[in-house]
Amino acid sequence: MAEDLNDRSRQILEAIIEDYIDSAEPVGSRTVSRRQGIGLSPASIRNVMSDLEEMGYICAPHTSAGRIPTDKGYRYYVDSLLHVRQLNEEERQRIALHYRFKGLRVEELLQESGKVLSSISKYAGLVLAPRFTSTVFRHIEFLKLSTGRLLVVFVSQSGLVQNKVIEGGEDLSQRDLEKISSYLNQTLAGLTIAEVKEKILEEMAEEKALYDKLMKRALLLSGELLKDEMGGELFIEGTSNILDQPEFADVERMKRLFRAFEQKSHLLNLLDKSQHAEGVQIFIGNQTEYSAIEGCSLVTANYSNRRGTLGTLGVIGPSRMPYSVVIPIVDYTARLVSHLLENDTE
Amino acid sequence: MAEDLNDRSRQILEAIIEDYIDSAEPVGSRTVSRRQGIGLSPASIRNVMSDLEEMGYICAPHTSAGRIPTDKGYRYYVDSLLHVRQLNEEERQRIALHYRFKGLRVEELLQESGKVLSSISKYAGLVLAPRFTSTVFRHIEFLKLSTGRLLVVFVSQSGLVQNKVIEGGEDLSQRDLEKISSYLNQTLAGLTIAEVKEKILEEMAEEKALYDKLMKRALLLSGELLKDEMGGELFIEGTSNILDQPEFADVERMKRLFRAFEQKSHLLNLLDKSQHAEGVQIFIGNQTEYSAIEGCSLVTANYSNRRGTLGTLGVIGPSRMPYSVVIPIVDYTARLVSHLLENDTE
DNA sequence: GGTTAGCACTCACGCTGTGCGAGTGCTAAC
DNA sequence: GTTAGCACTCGCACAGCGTGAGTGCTAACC
Repeated sequence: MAEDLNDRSRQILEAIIEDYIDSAEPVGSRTVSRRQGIGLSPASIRNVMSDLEEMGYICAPHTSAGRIPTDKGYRYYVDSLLHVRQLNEEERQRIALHYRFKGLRVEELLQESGKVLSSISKYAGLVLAPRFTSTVFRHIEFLKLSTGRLLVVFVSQSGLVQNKVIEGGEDLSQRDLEKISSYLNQTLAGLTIAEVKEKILEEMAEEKALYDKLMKRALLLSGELLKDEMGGELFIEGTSNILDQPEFADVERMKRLFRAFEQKSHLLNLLDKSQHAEGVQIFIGNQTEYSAIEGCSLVTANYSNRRGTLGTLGVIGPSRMPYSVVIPIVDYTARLVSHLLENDTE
Repeated sequence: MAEDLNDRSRQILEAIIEDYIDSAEPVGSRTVSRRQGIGLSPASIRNVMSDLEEMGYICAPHTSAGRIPTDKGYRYYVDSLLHVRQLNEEERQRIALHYRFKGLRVEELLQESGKVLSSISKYAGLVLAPRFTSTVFRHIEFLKLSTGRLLVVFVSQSGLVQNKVIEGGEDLSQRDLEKISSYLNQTLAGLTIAEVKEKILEEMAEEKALYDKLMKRALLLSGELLKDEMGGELFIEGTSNILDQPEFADVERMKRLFRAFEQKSHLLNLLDKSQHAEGVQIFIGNQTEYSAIEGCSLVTANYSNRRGTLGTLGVIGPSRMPYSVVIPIVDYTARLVSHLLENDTE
């Protein structure tokens, strides 16, 4: 990894990768030598290519074919060779246009973002909805369902609505529930869910609320509610775009990928990893140790509000992806979403 | 269509279709003659097959291949030849098992149903969530978002939560909104959304609420809210199952299908059509005049509560589908979902 | 010593011809 | 009306072959 390449090798590796990104065909020494700015004969280039192959940056699918980049090659390219160009005004407009409709619910906003990402990048768009714990408490409502089950509706400051059913609210009347709601609404307003959790545990420990059976009940209920993780839904949009990629002519491979899209859990894990990182993250192929997305790469970025990271969005496509285009798209979209959610929150 | 077949033709058509459903290979006269219960030589069968082809029930993909059913053939089979067998206890259990978890939200229940349908049938499962108008009003809540936008949260009797953002609540304080909520909650409890609509229009016409500025405002808001159709979300689960079908080795065809899954609108239309029908409905291939699902069939059934149809669920797969198995699965699942939602509503 | 022309070699790919087998339609005999 | 027989069709798998792209190696060149 740490081994570094001389100028010529870098230039040739770059040429190979960029050509391959364009053509999806193995690229040979002739093709590289014809390229602008490389004043070398095919034979010399062959020598360099041979070195690059030995070092694992490129490989030949078979003896008499050109070379294609390996995951390691892409990694090097992305880390050291890539010039990310900025989006021009027109491109920004094209993205922003998708958000022109007012009155979008947060869920719709996120889903729309997935569509934007997929339609602009021509790959599949991913959007991980905010983990509930990172949102700010706004409102809670308890409703009794007939069979002794309790429907709880949460609303976050940004207008994200989540609901959940819990068992065992039998002995509470709707009136009691209203009291509990309004108590919680007053006490918890403006805290993040993480803080809410803390506060509830605290109060429960102090048993300070014991004097009032109802308030005690309220705490118990809230504790129950926050027990397991909520939210963190993953939207995947534009999966059919991926079908246009020549690398997925292989049906087996496509099946694996689509199963991964359906399962979501592994992708969720992957996106979760990038939650704590800054800026645009790039996962390449098998380096993720997740075989279903072999040959694929993820480009992700977090969106956030003043309080910190809310969620992650990005693009998944073949590793042979024009990173210099996709990266600024993901970056800009993440900023835009952050901005839109910020505005909501006031 | 109305033309009827004699006993022998029917028997042979049935044999061809059932064989083809099993094998996915064109079936020839020899194969049919070997079949139990048909005491005829290949030659005689060829004669009948020739007739069937002329009538459009079967066709030959090329000269020297066996015959495969046409859409018309499947239609006849489904309408006149099919013996639907009932599920045995074990199969019912296998479906019911998926619903054993308590505390499912309605959305989860519906999504789970899609998964059940897909995993049991090995095709893709479809679930159309209740149209909001067919649900019973339970609760409404207005929350002011910072930028003069209003978040409205609806809850239906069965615990289905929907939310929406509307513009133009600038001049109302949160206190006003609470009053409006509680007014609406009292007035509208127990009505279906359709009835709510009616009632609101009625009251607006009478201008009976005019004496109270707030109540007038409440009506206006509700009118705004109900203006456009909400709900009716379509869940599609297990799409990757379809990739296992030999008919989708053709990548082009698969692309079309997956694009249809993504668009949803056409499928939505199709399912909507079956909303008003009783029992299990079967749409076959191109008879739906929707080319993306050429070669596919839908088996659907409505789920409902005491008040009537709520939504539709079903399975989409290749027309070459074991209808005798899929139909009872869809039927039973629809009943089960109806039952589960009924229980909620009390 | 780096660079390059030349050359032998490899191998995927597309084309063609061939044999096989499945299946058909027709005809004539039962 | 049924069926055995037969000639015919056609998709498919397979083998053989030429082509072209690309390689690695070597020896000459600057």
